[in-house]
Amino acid sequence: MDYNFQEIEQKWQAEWEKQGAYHVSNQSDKKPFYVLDMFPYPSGAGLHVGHPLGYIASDIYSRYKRLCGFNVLHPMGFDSYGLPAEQYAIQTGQHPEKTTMQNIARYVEQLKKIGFCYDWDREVKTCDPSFYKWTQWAFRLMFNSYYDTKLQKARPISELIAQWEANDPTWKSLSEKEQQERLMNYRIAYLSDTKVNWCPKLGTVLANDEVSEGLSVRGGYPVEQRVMRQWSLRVSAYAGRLLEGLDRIDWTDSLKDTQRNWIGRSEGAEMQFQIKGQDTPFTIFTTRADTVFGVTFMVLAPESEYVSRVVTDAQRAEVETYLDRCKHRTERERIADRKVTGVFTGSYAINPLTNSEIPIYISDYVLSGYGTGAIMAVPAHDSRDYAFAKHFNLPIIPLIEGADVSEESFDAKEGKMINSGFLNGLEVKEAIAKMKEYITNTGIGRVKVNYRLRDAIFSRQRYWGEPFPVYYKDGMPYVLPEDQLPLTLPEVSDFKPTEDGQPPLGNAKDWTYEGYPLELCTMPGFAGSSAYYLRYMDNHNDKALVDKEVNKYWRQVNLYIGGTEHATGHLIYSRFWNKFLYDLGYICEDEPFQKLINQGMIQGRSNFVYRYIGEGATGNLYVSYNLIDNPEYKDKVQPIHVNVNIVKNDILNIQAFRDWMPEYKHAEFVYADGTTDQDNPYLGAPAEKQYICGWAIEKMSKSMFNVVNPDDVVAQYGADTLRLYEMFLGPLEMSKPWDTNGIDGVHRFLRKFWNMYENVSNDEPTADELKSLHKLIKKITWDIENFSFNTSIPAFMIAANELGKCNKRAILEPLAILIAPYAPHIAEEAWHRCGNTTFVIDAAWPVCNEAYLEEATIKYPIQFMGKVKFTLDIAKDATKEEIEKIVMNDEQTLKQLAGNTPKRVIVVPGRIVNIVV
RNA sequence: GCCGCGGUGGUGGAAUCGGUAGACACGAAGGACUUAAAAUCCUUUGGCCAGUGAUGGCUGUGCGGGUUCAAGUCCCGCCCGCGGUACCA
Repeated sequence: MDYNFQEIEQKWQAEWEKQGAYHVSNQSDKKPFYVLDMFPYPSGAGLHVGHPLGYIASDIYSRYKRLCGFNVLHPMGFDSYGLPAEQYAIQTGQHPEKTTMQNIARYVEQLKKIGFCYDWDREVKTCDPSFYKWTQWAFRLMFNSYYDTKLQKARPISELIAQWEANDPTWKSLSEKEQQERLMNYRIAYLSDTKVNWCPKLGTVLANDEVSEGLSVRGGYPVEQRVMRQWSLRVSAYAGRLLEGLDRIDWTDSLKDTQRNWIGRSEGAEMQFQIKGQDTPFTIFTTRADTVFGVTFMVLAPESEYVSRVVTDAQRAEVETYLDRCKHRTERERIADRKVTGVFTGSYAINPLTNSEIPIYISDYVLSGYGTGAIMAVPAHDSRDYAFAKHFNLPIIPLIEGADVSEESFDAKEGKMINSGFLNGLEVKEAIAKMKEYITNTGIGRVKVNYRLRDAIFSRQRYWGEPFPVYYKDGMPYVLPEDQLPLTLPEVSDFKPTEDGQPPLGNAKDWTYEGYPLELCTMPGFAGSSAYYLRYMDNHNDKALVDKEVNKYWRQVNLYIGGTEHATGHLIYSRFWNKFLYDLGYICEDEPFQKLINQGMIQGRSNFVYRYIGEGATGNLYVSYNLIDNPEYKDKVQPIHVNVNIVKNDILNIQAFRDWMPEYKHAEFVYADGTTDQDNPYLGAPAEKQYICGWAIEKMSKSMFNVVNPDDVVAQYGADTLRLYEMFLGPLEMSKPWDTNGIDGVHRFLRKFWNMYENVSNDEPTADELKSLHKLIKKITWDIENFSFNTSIPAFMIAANELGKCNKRAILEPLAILIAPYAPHIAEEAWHRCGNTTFVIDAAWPVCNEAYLEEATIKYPIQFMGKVKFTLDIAKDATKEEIEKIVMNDEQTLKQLAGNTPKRVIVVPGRIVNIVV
């Protein structure tokens, strides 16, 4: 009987739905396990084969855990607010909600076809008011909270007010507006004038992680710096905890490193420098306190508040010209053009150790947002200061013995100090410590830890996002009462900004609360994705984000699978958001994602045809790839992307190519053998009569005609083949091109597998058959637990080969269970064919039964490359020499040396290969 | 520049604790079946050398060293590729 995958898959998908097979309850005696995929943004293009890669992996793991007897939460939802839907709305006038809902429907349909075991009852959409009620709720909570630096956690701001009421007489004397202004400096969600990344083309501000090399990540438009009044989240308060928390979670080293880098902890010192002729000093930050003796000038960031204090009248005009220039440079220009620029302020500072007078400059190589926006420059030991000193002819004093600073600075933190007073002779590291001690004792400065992580800018001047639950009274923001949530997104007459430059919500009618104007900005994309994993636990609850008892049951995401591109965005924000909710007692775990796996990207594999453009070219002749380096065609062909769906194993379907686009209707070909016969059949043509396409690995995109739709693969091969094949492509974490060249092999295997279940018998299995099965059980269990899904498929193939025509129930039943996580449809049908009328969702993974495995391995010792592994006893206290002796001797000696403590020794005939001591 | 990851046949990739490198699949070649093709099945397939043959020998995991009875795997020094980040003092 043929393997009719379409029939099987439709049948079981319908059956699962009918039975509610994947419905997950919050009440269960079973142990909980939470497996989560990063939810997608539903784009208009639909899913391509790259998207399901991580979903398949998490689905395998979920199904495995379920088979092992866990209650597995495995939900899916949609990150459905975002720029593309809005851009589309501006272009077409279609409401973003409409297109978003259409896209979601399409995504759901595509996902269901692949046979995922999601509990669709728990689906969430970030643009749904019942969902964003809780996004607004959290924002409101952040507005009403502050970060207590002593307790190192968030507390209700009412506690701070109570403290001031009790201890701070000035508090009561302040007007309400003044009180609100003071509180704004403490709120975790706060409004302030901030230097922001403004993208004129997108008409909105962007967070730091949404900008890369001076261009917007979405769209690639230039970004400039601008000061605007914006909402921000005080993420920086959590920098220390975000860093330290990484040590307690099971993420890959590379991802942790990316986050550590982004958080950017650096230990240094803040130091005060007096300004000549002024009373108040200014403060700088340095990690090289040891180099104070070599400071020959100071530099301020152009935006530094110190600037106005130190500019002399004589220099004012020049400074203002420079500041004006800095203001108009975009981030990108600044990065691209690294020429040394700067201007002298006219003032001098006093080096607190040498008492010498040093000039104060302004330069944009100093950043206002980091440290204090002011530095002490040590040209001998910092390459940037060096370049500046050379440009302005400032003195360079070497501080480390043997350092040659005539051509470049010596930046390494090693060597012995010279020219440094009481530090002379010390190693750099000792000198840093000694100087820190000195400045602390003398009060010149203090030890300080600085973080690179900035507060997250939370306003977006866009329409398609969560409205802020905020209204303005007397120019100050207030949050809506909790019972007024959700504040639903209003209809607008136009999705573009208003005539006078207000965000699109300015076009909404009656956008007020009790007569007060409501906030016109909306929240950024990461708002909705920062706590969605908590909402899945209890998505129908309208009293709380998640019920406390329910949260206590599921606790946190045990396994999170998604791409690395969220390392410095979503994965920072949601950790912050989670810690905040944890501080206030709403949830019970302070890290959201216990284990995280990054799946690689699937790139496109483009195909090309080569149009002949040499002498006498008609523009209609295409040369086979194998010939393009021949002298007659070399440099006379032009590669053209061809739709990969009309190419199979790099062989062009000629008829389909001619039908593809009108311009190819009369295409003629030079085939692999160099001939140009006209009526050449595509399939079945001998190899030399085919047209071979070239290929390249590129991003999967419509314009390169290399997008492969999973629906097409499912229609042609079935969901089980797609699932198996995506896993078979290579290790999960690795990026790899989509290449259908091997898919037939996997499909063939499934057909073979299917045939084993033709006539299931009750015969007793042979020892060899049991051995094959147990080897497989061990292998598949190891693979799944170690996320090594790609190596399971060969194991299945080998077992199927070894089992041959074995049709015994005792083998086939466990075999169906083993393959169920990977290929659930065929497994269900196979299980059914073994005589089990319904699939046993809770069937124990055979390996869970330790005794079963133990017995099996004793009875049929697992072989190693065809040779038996000996298990022998060796004395626990055997010395290295004795062991070496054993190594040199034969198996017989080994047996004689056997003692009381069992230790494993692996033997290859005539040679011992491994001793476990 | 800095940080992280990787480099294995014609291709994707195996090798899980340092233990017979190249599993499995694709592709290719040959064969069976067939009027023919598709499908299916069987054999061969890292390179070089010897042999009619079964087989044997040498070589081989980016390059150069080292540790070890044993190295794709560990250590040191390079080269190349990918990803992240970038005036962060």
